[in-house]
Amino acid sequence: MSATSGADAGAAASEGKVPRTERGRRTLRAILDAAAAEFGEKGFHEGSISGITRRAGVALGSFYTYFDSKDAVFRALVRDMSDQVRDHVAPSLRGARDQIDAERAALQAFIGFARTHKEIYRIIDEAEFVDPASFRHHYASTAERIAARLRAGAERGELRDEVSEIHAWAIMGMNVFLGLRYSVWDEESPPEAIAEVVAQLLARGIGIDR
Amino acid sequence: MSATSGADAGAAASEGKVPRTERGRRTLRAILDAAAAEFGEKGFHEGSISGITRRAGVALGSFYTYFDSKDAVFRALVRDMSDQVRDHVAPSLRGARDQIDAERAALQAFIGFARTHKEIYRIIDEAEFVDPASFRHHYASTAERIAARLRAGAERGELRDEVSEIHAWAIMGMNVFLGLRYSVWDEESPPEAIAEVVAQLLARGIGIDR
Amino acid sequence: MSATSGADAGAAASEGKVPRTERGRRTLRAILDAAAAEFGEKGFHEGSISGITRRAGVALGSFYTYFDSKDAVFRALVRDMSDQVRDHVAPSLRGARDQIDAERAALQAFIGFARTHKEIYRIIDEAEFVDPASFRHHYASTAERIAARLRAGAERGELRDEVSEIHAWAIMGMNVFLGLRYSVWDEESPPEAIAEVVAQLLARGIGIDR
Amino acid sequence: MSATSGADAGAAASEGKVPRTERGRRTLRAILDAAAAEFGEKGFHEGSISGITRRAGVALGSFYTYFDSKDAVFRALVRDMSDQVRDHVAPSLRGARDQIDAERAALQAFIGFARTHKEIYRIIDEAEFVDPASFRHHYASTAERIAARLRAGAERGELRDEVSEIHAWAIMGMNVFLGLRYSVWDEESPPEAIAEVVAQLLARGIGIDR
DNA sequence: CATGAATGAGAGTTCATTCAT
DNA sequence: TATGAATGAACTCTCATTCAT
Repeated sequence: MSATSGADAGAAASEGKVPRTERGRRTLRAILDAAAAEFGEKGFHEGSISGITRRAGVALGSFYTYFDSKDAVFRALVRDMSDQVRDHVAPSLRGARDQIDAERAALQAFIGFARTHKEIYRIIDEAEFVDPASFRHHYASTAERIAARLRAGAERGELRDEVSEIHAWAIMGMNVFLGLRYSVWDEESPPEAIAEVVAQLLARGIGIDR
Repeated sequence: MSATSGADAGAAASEGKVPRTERGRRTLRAILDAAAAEFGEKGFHEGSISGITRRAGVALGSFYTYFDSKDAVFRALVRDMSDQVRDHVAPSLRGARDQIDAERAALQAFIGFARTHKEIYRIIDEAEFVDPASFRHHYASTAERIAARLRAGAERGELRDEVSEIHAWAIMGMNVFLGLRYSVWDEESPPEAIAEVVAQLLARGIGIDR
Repeated sequence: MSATSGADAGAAASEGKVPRTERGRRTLRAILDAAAAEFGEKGFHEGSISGITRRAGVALGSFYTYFDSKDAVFRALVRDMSDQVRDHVAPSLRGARDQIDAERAALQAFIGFARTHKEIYRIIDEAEFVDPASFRHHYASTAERIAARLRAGAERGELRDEVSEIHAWAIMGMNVFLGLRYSVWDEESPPEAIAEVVAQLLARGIGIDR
Repeated sequence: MSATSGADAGAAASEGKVPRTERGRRTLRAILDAAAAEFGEKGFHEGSISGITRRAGVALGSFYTYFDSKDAVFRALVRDMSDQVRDHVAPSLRGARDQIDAERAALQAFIGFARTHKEIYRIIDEAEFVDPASFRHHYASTAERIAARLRAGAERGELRDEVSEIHAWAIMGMNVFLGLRYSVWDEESPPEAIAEVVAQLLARGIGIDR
């Protein structure tokens, strides 16, 4: 997996030192990808710097050329994963017919993303202990994006006026747990079917029939 | 917190060695309570055996009279917390008028529980890494209990026939995240209000109007 | 195995405290036998007091009613084993036709003893580290007994006059290693055959033909 | 003592990780020598890693750069000592006039070796408990070398045809115990005198007069 | 910039011994 | 005399971080 999509490379590196040469950029990239694999597989505490450098094929000491500490690389990773989810879900919202359809598309996109990035659960969850600020930021900003969508939907008359932050957190909770159950635990059901069930629930629950 | 409520004391102790004297039982209890505090505060990896025994007011070595390892006491704790939530929520279901009301009562009870047991999030979440079997069991059995309730509601004609495991996981996800947001992060809103919002959502979403 | 043959019970107990009641004597005996099994199986350092008391079927604390320390029980055991070998070999010397025959009989008896008391090697050998005095005493006194026999044989004109302490140690060395090879490692060859080979060697080597 | 004589350095290092730099090789050497001293003086169980690193003048953690465990360094040491004896005795066999003389030379060389390497007894003996495979290998291979020499002597008509594995073990036993008595316990008698006594015994016992 | 050896604080765990009952 | 819980020193091993080359 390439842990750093263009825009994020800067964010991740900002944790450490910015490489000046092309060779340096390649090494940084290798270390970040290796860190995603290491922490995704073993978790933060069981994962080790030497495990990361071994995967990356560089010397132990080279790690500290790019990151100040084990915490620093983990923080970079958490923000990177968080941004990736956001960026992967965003496009799916564009083509939605209405707000309910947008939520359906968002859940479907998220489940798809989780199926190819199962490590996201371990990494975000462990952030609760290692980097509480990023953990909080991830969920707070995700909920805020959902809430903004709900408000917009209400203004357009597609959703009931009462929609609130509570609904946003409820929807986020559903999405996260359905992703855990139907992406990480097993992939038996198609994402479309799951998203459709939730869309029905929301359509009746907070939608306005026109 | 008393980590060992009646029925669970056996389960917890079964991890370690069963004390033969009253004095031994008091010490085991003290160690379990101290472990809940230590791990709730610092997490599994940052928490230490010596931190536990210091809180419990016993010697370091005494820990090993009751548990074989740091993992063992954590496992005992996870099962204990899991059982506690279940046992705390169960009674609230009894007085419910219908299935929607039952879910409302369950969420309200859960939020109340989480407010006095904030450590439950850290402990259950960290189980994903330390004791995956218990982590899985906790959520699988919780979802199964919800699913059973939904099926019963459908049979009584209170809920739509289409209710499924997906709905159960969606509801569990809502509850967990609303508990995180409105119990652990802050307690500004009354549990009743939150539970009411969700009840409305469910009533329209999967309820049958009579 | 009964580690304490009549006469030795006193010697062993002298390490600890002499029991006053019949019940006490039974407990002491049980602890000594359990210690022989424990140390024979696991060695001194890997063996534990709790292992001994578990085998003996008594409480941990009871051990200290009879012995002051782990070292003390081991010392008692080493002397006990040493005495047992001596006492088991002694009678075999009585019926010997001459001194060469006596050595043959001694080796044969020793190999027989070692086959039923394989733990003797582990216990005596480990005494080198745990109780050097007993270790030294065991071999010094064994060698001295052999040397005395050789001198007597020489005086009776059955052995060459030059027999010395060196011969005694050489014979002891042969016996010990043949016991290791043909009792502990495997028991394929009959003790008589091995003893006969050595007897031949000695007959020619230090015997006087008459 | 230099624990790693040319050919053995590889064998010893194969237990741990092979150093890539000259500095690393020096440190490994220092640790091995320190381990020989520590274990020779205190035995395996009483000896400690920190004792080894203190003697070697390196940090505690550096030990684990070269060996995986306390057991591993001990195993390396046992094989190293075993090889050293073999390599020290071998040259003395070359100049022997006949097979009896070869055994005399071997014993003399061994006693000489033991006087400058008294720790060999403690290390080999303790291997019985810590590294049984190496213990067995040491004595089995030593006995086999002696047996091969005896067979060769018999074929050359210098020894009786009946020489066998039993004789080999008998000779090894003599050598080991004479080394213990006249090298480790005290050095009063010259090695030549002791070896001569045994040579006489063997000459009459298994030699053929020409 | 890269390398890999060196460091040492800190953790979990063991168990002989003591002690209260 | 018997019991078993309590004690705490001591040990092995880990690994993030530093540093010399």
